[in-house]
Amino acid sequence: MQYTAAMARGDDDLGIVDALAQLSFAVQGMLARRASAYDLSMIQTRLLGVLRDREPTMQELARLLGLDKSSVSGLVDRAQRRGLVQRTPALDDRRAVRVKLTSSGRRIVDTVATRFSSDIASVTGSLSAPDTKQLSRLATRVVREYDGSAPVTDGQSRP
Amino acid sequence: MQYTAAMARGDDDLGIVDALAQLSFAVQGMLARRASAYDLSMIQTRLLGVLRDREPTMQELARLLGLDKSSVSGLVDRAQRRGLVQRTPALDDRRAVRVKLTSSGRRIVDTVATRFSSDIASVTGSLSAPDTKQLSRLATRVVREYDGSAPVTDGQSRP
DNA sequence: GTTATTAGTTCGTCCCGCGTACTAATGTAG
DNA sequence: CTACATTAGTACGCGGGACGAACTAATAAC
Repeated sequence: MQYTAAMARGDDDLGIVDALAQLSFAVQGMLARRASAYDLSMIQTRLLGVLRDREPTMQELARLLGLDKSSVSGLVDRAQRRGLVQRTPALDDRRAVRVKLTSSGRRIVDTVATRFSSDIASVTGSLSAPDTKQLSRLATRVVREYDGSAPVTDGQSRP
Repeated sequence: MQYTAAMARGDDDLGIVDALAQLSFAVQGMLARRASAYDLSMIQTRLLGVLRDREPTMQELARLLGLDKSSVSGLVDRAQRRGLVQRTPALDDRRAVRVKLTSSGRRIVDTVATRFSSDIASVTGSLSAPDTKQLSRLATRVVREYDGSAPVTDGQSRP
């Protein structure tokens, strides 16, 4: 018999493990839902998100997304086929290409980001302003702790 | 130039949107990492997790995971091939099957859950006990708000 | 008792990720 | 300057994963 922790807790608290786990699924679900309005998968959305303020080479993109470079080839292929990104030759290295958003891609990622923000606002709307601030701060501290201890992560996780 | 909100904020606060988004990626990353030790994808892990305290039919499983029933067929096929779950005929309905964990599947999902819990503990370790409690409570409230507002795509009209 | 609905599977199609093998350009000896 | 290694990117095969459409079998509804 387990779940003793849950039984010792009020129903207004899932416990830190389940609360964070379920919250992560909820947040990802909101983002996925907004992206799916444009037929964007999660990884396509992350790609566009990363490109909002960068024009990386395929190599850098692979590192930013935590993927193999061969995976990025196909990913960019499909995004390019849909007119969301474009490849341009790198100026200084004739082997390399730079990937950048098209205007259509930028418009879409901006829209998805805006709608996602309003989802977050909506779902935190029942919290008081100080509570929201507190949640934001605590979440930030956890993220920082994670970034500080986890080796392979990028930093730009959101579209 | 954007990001004015970030500039108006201290560096110890990403803002509620980015904080929750990045937190969700961090949490999912921890879970994915623990699961990958057993060559489990995220969806396979969710499958095992759902089965910890249930023996649903394929139909119910599809609803629980938010997948099409045809997707669940393949998912369970692969899990069964690896000896993680088994199909048993439902007692009351000869069309239906019930899916349950094998002992091997249970052992694995329990281990993954335990390790994931310790990851969460580690990453919230720098928070004081009251702060952790507060984070847990706030996250729970947000999750409840989400569950309460998110329509589960059913759209099925009852005649 | 015929018809409609429901539970599951199968199949074709696409996306996604990896590893391997390949080409082309750049670096590094000597 | 010529070899050789390294780096950037692509191509291809494989398997997992998700969907919708078409199908069988059992149940429910008329």
